[in-house]
Amino acid sequence: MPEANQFFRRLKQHGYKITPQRQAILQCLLDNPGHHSAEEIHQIIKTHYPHISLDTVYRNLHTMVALGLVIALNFADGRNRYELATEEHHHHLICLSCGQSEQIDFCPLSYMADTISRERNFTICKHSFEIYGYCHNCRQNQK
Amino acid sequence: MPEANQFFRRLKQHGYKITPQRQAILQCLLDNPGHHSAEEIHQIIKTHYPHISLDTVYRNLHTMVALGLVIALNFADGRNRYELATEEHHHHLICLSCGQSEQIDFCPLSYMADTISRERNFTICKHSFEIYGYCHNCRQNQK
DNA sequence: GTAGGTGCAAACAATTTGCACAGTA
DNA sequence: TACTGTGCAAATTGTTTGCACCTAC
Repeated sequence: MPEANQFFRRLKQHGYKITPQRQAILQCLLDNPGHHSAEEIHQIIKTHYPHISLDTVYRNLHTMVALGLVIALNFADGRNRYELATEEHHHHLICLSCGQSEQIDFCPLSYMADTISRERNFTICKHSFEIYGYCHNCRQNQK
Repeated sequence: MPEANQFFRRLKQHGYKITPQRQAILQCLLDNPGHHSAEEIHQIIKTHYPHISLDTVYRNLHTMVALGLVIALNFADGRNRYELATEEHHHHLICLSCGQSEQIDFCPLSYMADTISRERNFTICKHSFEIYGYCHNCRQNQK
C-alpha cells in the first residue's frame, strides 16, 4: 500500500498506533474516492475484514478528522460523509431521489474568505456548499 | 395577528385545519426572526401554551416545509433549524464555540443556478452554504 | 509490560411513528 | 358527524460512551 504510508506516518507522529482496523479504514477511503457514510465504510471493510465494529469506524474517523487526514461533510439527510483530505477541494450536486452526487469544482469561499475574515472579524474553519435537486435520470423516471 | 393570516390561508388551501398549535408555531416564527431548532421553537411556545408537544412541533414544521411556508436548514451540529420562507434569502456565519450566527446576504447560487441547470442537466431544489469558525468574541475569550 | 485500541452492549440525542382520544370544519 | 390533528409512549436512526479484554510497540 504505497499511498497509505503517508497517512500511517501522520498517525504515528501523533502517537496513534497502526492497528489493522485503522489500516483498513484508510485503505477503504483510498480505494473508494468520494464521500461515504460511516455505515458504508463499515460495510465495505467488512467484506474482507468481517470482525471490525461500527464503533471503531466512528471512533477512528473522528480522530482522523481531528488530525486533518479526513474531512467530514454534513449532508441534508442527517448522515455524515467522510473523504480523504487529499482529495481536491470541491462541493456537490446531490440528487434527492437516487442519492448520487457529482462534484462541483467551484468554491464560493475562495472569493469570499479574505473579505469575511477581515470585515466580519471571523476565523473561518470549514464551510459547506451543497446543491440538492434531481439529476437527469431521476427526472426522466418520474415523468 | 395580521401577517399570520396569509399563512393560515395557505394551510387551508391545502386542506389543513387551523389548530391552535399551528397558529402558535407560525406566530412563534413570525415573532422570532432567524432560524431555530424544533426544540427551541417548542420551548418558546410552551411559555404561553404549556401543553403543546414536541412531536406536534416536528410534525407541523415538516408539513410547513412541504408546503413551502417554512425553510429547513441543516447545520453541522446535526440539528435542523427552521425559518419562515418569507425571510430574505441568506446564508450564515456560524460560531463553533457559542453557536451564534450572523447572516451573509451573498448567495453563490444566484450566479451559478442557470449554468448548473443547463450544463449539468440538474433540477435545483435547495442548497446549503454555511461557513463555520470562531466569532470575534469567542476568539478573544480563548486566548 | 503497558498504555492505548477494540468489541460489545448500553446510552444518547434528534426525529418519527402507532394509537386512542380530542377538536376543527 | 367525520375525519384530521394531537399527545403520549414507544420505536428508529445515527452516533457516542463505559468497560473489560486485547494488542501494537
